[in-house]
Amino acid sequence: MSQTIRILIADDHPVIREGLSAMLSRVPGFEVAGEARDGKEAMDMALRLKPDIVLMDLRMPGMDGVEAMRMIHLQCETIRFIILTVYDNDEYIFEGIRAGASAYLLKDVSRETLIQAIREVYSGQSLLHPQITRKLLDHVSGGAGKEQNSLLTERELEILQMMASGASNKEIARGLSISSHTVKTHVSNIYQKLEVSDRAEAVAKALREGILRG
Amino acid sequence: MSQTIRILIADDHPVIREGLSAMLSRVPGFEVAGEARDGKEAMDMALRLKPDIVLMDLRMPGMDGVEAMRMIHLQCETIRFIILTVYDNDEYIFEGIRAGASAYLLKDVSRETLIQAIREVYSGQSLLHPQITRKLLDHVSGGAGKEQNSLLTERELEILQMMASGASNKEIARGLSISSHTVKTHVSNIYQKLEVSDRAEAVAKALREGILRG
DNA sequence: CACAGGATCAGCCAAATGGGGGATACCCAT
DNA sequence: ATGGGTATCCCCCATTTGGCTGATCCTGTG
Repeated sequence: MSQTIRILIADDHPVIREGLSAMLSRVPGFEVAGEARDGKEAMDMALRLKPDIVLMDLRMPGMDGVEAMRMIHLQCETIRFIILTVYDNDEYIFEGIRAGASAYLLKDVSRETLIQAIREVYSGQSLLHPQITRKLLDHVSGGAGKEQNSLLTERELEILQMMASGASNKEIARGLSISSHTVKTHVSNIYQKLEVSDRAEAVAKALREGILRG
Repeated sequence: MSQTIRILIADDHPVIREGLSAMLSRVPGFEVAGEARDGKEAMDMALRLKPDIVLMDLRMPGMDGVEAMRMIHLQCETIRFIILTVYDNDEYIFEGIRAGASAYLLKDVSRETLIQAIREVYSGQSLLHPQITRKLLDHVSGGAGKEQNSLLTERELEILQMMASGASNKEIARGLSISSHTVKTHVSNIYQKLEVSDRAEAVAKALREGILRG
């Protein structure tokens, strides 16, 4: 119990990274084993340094947090993950949890909560941010009879992004060298998955939920 | 020169706030005078504690950073502001600079840069994040012959917001008790001001630039 | 192998959109 | 008071969109 908890911080924002580092390294019993700036670096460092806990941001350049967690988890099952991010959309949450995160915290948690969370995860527990817990419950109960939580496909994302740039179906078709019928099909599927009914709302939802890069 | 620089941190994210605090308070010659969670608190604390520098996040619940800076600046001209944010859109930049910020940094700056920036602002200099500097130059040169930076009107914002919720022109008209012809006119004006040509792109641009609350 | 899911294509049709005109009324500032 | 900006209203019309139904091909997985 009185063993030192070794922590790896993975976040692409230097300020947050170093801030966390400064904050956590002052906590008795905590040791910051390293700081990674992206998913790739997080993976390399995790496997090399074997920290007890990885504090992982989800959205990072190159390999993202979820991908990094999957890779690390494949090669080392003892490392536990705490997702610490500003994104609270469903896609990320379920992906993160499926990828093996032990905790999902939003960046509005207090210092105390974070420290407590690290201790709990270290001792084998799991925990979710209150907001996240509710989303999970909502999803489990409401999502039983329904479907989705399934991401948009690559193609759909591609098309959604072009929609956000003001492209018409015809323009998208030309751009992707497919027929505009196909584009319409994809667009309709996007609407279904996002539960919206026109492109403006689709783009708005995608941007707000972080599905599309802001 | 060897005087202590007193800093007030204003950011709505506890982790960032306390991370910055932990980080900066370890720097010799720096002292964290306080931490504010929103614009209102920042204003109160700034006027009470009279820090040398306020590290200010822009997007905060309630009173935002720009508003807070304006209020503080009105009552105390000696306090200098460093905007430290993740938003790099034009609206924010110019608003922030107009409100009297001495520096505009994005959260991907390194610890060293931030510390250096604080020192420079303390000694009376101003500085901008490299990305921001370019935006400014682009704007000054490109914006000479053109116009805009003038926001949308209240009415237009209202309508834009409804568009983002998937409302059709007819629905907007019903919602605002005006004719759909009028809505069309407003929508067209929005397109002109935002330099876009359909609602999806308008919504995307508005969200990305922070014109619409994300 | 069979089946699910993704990507592709097709036709039909009502509804909405966006651009082109132009118009009135109000308020505020020069 | 003349003008600019805002909000409101109107017509016309081509283009686009979105919903519906249905189909083929490929790939991965049980």
